[in-house]
Amino acid sequence: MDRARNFMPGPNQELLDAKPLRSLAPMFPAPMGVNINQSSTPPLVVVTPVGQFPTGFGAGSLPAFGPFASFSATANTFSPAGTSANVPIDVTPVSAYKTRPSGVTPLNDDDEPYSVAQTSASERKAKRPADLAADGSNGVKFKHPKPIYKNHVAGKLLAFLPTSYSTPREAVEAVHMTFEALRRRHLQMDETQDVSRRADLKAGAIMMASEIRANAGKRVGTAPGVEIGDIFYFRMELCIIGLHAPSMGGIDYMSAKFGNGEDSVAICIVAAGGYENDDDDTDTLVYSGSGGNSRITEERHDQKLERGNLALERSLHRKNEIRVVRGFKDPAALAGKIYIYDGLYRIQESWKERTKFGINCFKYRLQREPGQRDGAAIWKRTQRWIQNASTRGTVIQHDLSSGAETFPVCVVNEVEHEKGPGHFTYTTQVKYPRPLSSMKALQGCGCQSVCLPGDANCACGQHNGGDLPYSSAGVLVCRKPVIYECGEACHCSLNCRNRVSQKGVRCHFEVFRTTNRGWGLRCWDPIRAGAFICEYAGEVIDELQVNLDDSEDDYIFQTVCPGEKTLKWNSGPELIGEESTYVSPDEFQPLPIKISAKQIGNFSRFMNHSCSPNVFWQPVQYDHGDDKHPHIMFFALNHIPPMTELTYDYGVVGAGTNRSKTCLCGSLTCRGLF
DNA sequence: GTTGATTCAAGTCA
DNA sequence: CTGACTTGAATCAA
Repeated sequence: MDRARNFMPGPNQELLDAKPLRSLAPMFPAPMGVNINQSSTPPLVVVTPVGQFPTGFGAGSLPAFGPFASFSATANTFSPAGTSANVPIDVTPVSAYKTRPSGVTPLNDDDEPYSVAQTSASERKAKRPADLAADGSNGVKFKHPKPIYKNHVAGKLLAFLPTSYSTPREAVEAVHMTFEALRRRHLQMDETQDVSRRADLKAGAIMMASEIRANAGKRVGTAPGVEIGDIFYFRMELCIIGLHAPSMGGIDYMSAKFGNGEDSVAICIVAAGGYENDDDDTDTLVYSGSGGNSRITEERHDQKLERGNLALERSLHRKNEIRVVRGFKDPAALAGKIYIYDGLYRIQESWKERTKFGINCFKYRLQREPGQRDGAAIWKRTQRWIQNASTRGTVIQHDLSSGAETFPVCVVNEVEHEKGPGHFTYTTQVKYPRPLSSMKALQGCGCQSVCLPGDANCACGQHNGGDLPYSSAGVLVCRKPVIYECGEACHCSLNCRNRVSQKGVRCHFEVFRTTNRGWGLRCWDPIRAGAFICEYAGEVIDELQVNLDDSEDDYIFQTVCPGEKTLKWNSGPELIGEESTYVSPDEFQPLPIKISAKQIGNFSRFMNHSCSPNVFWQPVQYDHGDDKHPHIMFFALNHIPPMTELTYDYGVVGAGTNRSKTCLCGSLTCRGLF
C-alpha cells in the first residue's frame, strides 16, 4: 500500500529532509583522463570535471533552494552576498591555492571566468583580473581553483571511485566515503595488531597524497557539495572535503582581495563546543580566539591579534560569511564527539575578555545567516527526544512495535491527515518456512570470552576471510557477499564484537509521512557509516511454493543488483596495495531469497527506494548456515544526520525482477525506474 | 561508566 | 624549506 503510494507525483521534499534532492546543476560530461607519467614522481592520472562550479557566496540569499541553488548560477547571474550585505564586496582569493605538485597537470587548464585551474601563487597574482567588480552588479566575485577529482592512481582505475561526478555533492560523498572506508580498514588492521596508530590520520594522509579530495583550495562561503546538517566524526573529514583545512586549528582563513585592498579573512571555524551557553539559541555563537596556551610549558599569555584572530577581526569589518562547524559531545560516539556543519554565519562583534587564568582572550559573537535550514538545531532537538521521547510532538502512534523493539518506533504525519500505515503484524524476526533446526547449521569458533582480531585460531575470523568484519565500535568495515557472525555453535559470549546485527536495533526510529512517497523511515540518532541499522523482517517466501500473485505485494525484498553507489562501498583497497573487492553489475549474483513484509514485518518495510541511497543491505548469517537464505541486514552507507530519510537501492530494473515502478527519489543520478 | 592526565600527531602559514 | 602553530583522539589510570 505505502510503496504503491510512492508513485503519486509531488514536487517537494519533506521539510525536515536533510537533502535537497532537486537541483538545477548542470551535468558535467564524463571527464577524460590524462596520463602524466614522470619517472621522478608517481605516475598519476588526473581527471578534471569540466563545468562551472558555484561561487560559494550567495547561497545565503537563496534559502528556498538550498545550497545547490548557487550551483546553477552562471558567471553573470551571481546573487548579492546575503540579504544583509548592502556593501559591495569584491573578494578574490590571493593565497588560496595549493601549489600544484610537480608532475600533475589538470586536463582543462583553460581560463573560464570564474573557474581557475590551480597555478602557482606568483602566476596567479600576475594574472589576477582587475575588472572583477566592473559590472557593478553588487555581487561578490571569486576566482576559485578548479577542483581536481581523480579516480586513477598509479595509472590504475580505482574501482571504488565513480568514473564521473555529475554534482559536487556526489564528489564530496565519494571522497568522504573513500576516507571512511580507508579509515575503517586501517582501524581493522591496527586492531589486528593490537596497536593504535590513528587510523583517521592515516586515512587522511593517503587521501591527501593521492589527491582524492573535494574543494581543494580555499573559498569564502559555502563549500560545494557540503550540506547543512552534514555530520562528521573526525577533523580529517572536514579537511579532505574542503570544508575546513587546518587539521587541528579551529580557524581557517585566507588572504582575499576586497576591491582595492587585500585582507586576511576567516572562512570557516570549528566551534569545539566548550562554550555552549544558551541551549535554545542555536543561531548565535560565541567563539574564542586561539592561542595563549603554550603546549610545552604551563605558561599562558595574552592572545595576540595575529593569524586566525586577526582574520576573524578583519572578517568582522568585511562582513563576510563564515562557515561554521559545531562540535558537540555525542554520547553515542565512541570518541564522544560529533561535528555538524551548520551553514554560514557572520561576525557581529568582538571583544576582549579576561579568562580565569588571568589572560586576555578574544571573543567573537557570530550570528547565523537567516533563511538557512536547520543543522545543529535538528541535532539538539533530536537529542532531547532521545532523552525523553514524550518531548517529540505531533506523534500519531507512540510505538508501532508495541514494545517489541528496544526503543519505541513512533509514527508521525506532519503533511496530511492519514492516521497511520495500514495494518500489519509487527515482528522483529524473519520467519523461515522451515524451522531453524532443520536448516544447515553454521560452524562456530572455539574462542573463549570474545573473539579477537588477529587470532588465527578463530574459525569465525577465518570464515570471514581472515578478519573480523566489524571494528571494536561495531562498525562494518567492508561489504561482502556474506558476513558470518558468531552464533549458537560459538563458545564466545554475547559480548563478542562479531555479534553486531543479531543484537538488534540500537537507534530511535520513526515512521513519517513523506510528501509524495507514502510513509518513510528516519532516525533520531546520527548514524555513522557502516553502523548497523536494522534487519528486513518478514516471511521468507518458499520458492517451492511460489506465490504467483506477489505482484500485489509491495513489501517484497529481493537481492536485486543495486546501483554503483552501493556496489562501491568497500575499503578502497587499491589505495593501500590490496586487491580490489569490487563486484561489477555483470558479476553480481542475486540470491534466491525473497522476503515479504506485507503481513508481518518491522519498521524496515517503510524504507523507501533511492537511486542515491544512504543505506545498503548486506547478507548476514548467525543462526543457520543456508547461504542462499541469509538474514538481510541494513547498514549505513555514509554518515546519516538525524532526521534524514533512510533509503536503500531497491535494485536495477530488469535484473531479476519483472516489476518496475517510477522512481521519485529525486536524485540527480536517478535511473527513473526501480 | 566517567573523568583527567598523557601522549603522539597533520596540514598550513610565515 | 623548515619550524611554529594549532588542539584532536586514543589510552590508561583513578
